[in-house]
Formats: sequence, C-alpha cells, structure tokens
Amino acid sequence: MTVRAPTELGLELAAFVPYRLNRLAVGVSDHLSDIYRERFGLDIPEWRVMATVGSQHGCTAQHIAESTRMHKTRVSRAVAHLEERELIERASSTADRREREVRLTKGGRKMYAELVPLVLERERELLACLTKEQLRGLLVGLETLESFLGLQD
Amino acid sequence: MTVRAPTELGLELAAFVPYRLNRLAVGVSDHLSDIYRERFGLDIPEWRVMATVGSQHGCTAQHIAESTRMHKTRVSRAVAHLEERELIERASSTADRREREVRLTKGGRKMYAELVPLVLERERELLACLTKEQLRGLLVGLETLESFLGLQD
DNA sequence: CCCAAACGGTTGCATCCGCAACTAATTGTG
DNA sequence: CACAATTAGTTGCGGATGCAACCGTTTGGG
Repeated sequence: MTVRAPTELGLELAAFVPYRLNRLAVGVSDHLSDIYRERFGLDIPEWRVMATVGSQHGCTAQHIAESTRMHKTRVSRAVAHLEERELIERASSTADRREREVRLTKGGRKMYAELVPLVLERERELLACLTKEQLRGLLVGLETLESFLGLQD
Repeated sequence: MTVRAPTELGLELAAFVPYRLNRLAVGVSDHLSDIYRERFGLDIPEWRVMATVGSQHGCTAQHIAESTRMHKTRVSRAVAHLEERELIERASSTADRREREVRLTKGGRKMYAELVPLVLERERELLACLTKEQLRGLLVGLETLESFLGLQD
C-alpha cells in the first residue's frame, strides 16, 4: 500500500498521479481494444460512436461529441466511416435542417448486441482484481475528481 | 456516492470505467498542460522527456521510452526537438557506442527547476479535492489495477 | 422584417504518431 | 574468428487528429 511521499527535490514520474492515470487509461484501453479492433474492425472513435448511438434511440453528432468529449471533427469522420460500412445511417428528418439524426442500421444493432456484452465482460474481468472495498474507493475517487474537473454529465 | 449498477441491456458510456478513466486522464492532462505548454512551450512528449531526464543523472532514450511508455520514435523526436532548443544534450560517451547519454543542459536544469514545483503544486491542488480517505482509496485502486495490468515499474 | 451572430456539421491543411524498414554497433554461437 | 541475431536509435510513409475556415440553416435584436 505505497501512498508515496512526494519528493521535494525532483519529480518521480512513476509516482505522479497525472502520469499514472494516463498510463492506466492507455493500458485499460489497449486491453479493451482487442475486442472492438480485432474482432469488429472498429477504432476508438468508431467504437465510442457505436456505444453512444447504440444506447440511445437516435441522436445528433453534436450530442455524440458532448457525450464522448471527442472533437466534432473526430466524430464527423468516425460517423462517415460507420455510414460507409452501413453500421449507422443518417436522416435529416428533424425540424432543424442543420442537424442529422444518427441511428444504428439493422447491421449496426446486430454488431452492438454482440459487442456490448463482450466489452462489459472485459470491464468486469478487469475490476475483478479489486476487492469490493477497493472498487468502491476507486469509484468514489474517480467521481470526486470528475466532479472537481467538471467532467461528468 | 453513486457506484452504478451496470445496465443489463446496453452500455452507459458515462458509467463505463475504461471510458471514465480515459476522460479523467485527458482532463487531468489538460489541466497540467497549461503549465508546460503555455508557460514553457513543451508538448506532452517533450514534457515527459524533461521530467524523466531531469530526475536522473543522464539516461538513454531507451530508458526514457520504457519509463514513460512512449514509443521509441516519439521519444526520438521529442529528444531531437529538445536538443534543438538546447534544453538537453547528448553525449556518446558510454562504453556502448550505439547509445547516447541524454542529459539536461544548464538551461534545461533551469527550466526543470522552475517547472517541477509548479507541476507538483498543480497535482496537489487537484488531489486536494479528495479527503485523505478518498485519496488513499484512489491510490490503492490505481496500484492494484496497475499491478493487474503489469504496468508499474 | 432583415441582417448579423450563432450553430450543426464538413473539409483543407499542417502536424503528430506508430509501423516498418533502415543504419550502426554489439553480442552470442559455431 | 566470422557471421547471424539483437539492440539503440533514426527516418520515410500513411493514417489520424485538431484547428481554422467554411457552408447552409436558424435565431435574435433593432
């Protein structure tokens, strides 16, 4: 249970929380990407768009960008790819003709239905290394930090 | 203290730990980058190289790559930039003439000495939003996950 | 009612990044 | 001792990304 006394003189990257968070996020992401990249041919932005659109009944690119905190151009390009692969479709049906409603196609829903359980199972496997208490402590810490940085929705 | 009951049917990105970790890491990194980017003109790879080299008495690019978990080409380019700016210097003095020892120049040490306290202060400010108990819980969780994923040094 | 400002979304461009291929030096094996 | 395999580090290249500029639409103030 090392809880680090910060060094006065220099910086120890390995004990520096911003660095550790980043390294952990990358590690976890790599662990997950096996699923959506190798088995479904999605990259990270595409996966996030699928995840967002799949859990709604249609939404705008704007909403996806806010919800995933990705840059709108990144969303735009991911959506374009997914549309080419006929996993999602866009309808300009809304009252506001600037926006286009993004929805999963039948094929998209099929992929989503296969993908999500696998991904949630991976999350479960990962978190299983923590005791109930540890998990709770981690989630509380995450939530407090998110709140402090104004990140959570 | 929401600790989420995972939805059975779909995926809620906002409650998905890998996504939350990534978002938090980006948020924290942005919070820090004000310092090293705007005030010192460093980008992320350069900042990591400075942090690593500064806390040692000279090291190889290889060591920087392992320690920061950056790709060796990313390290190579960051080191090249920093050398142009005369913040670091390379000496091929070692026994093994393939490697080059990377060290801070006088200017580099000056920057490091100004930079590190600011960055550590930012970390402190960030973590101050947590109670002692919460901080401890977070660090324990981080450590367990790092260990599970084989990330820590 | 009109025009400027704001907004959703896309695209050109410059930059960043990782992979693969490369150079140069070292190590190990016969 | 020689040569194949490995390692430190760099570079060419294609793909991803963010910024700024843009298009078309909507909104709001005078």
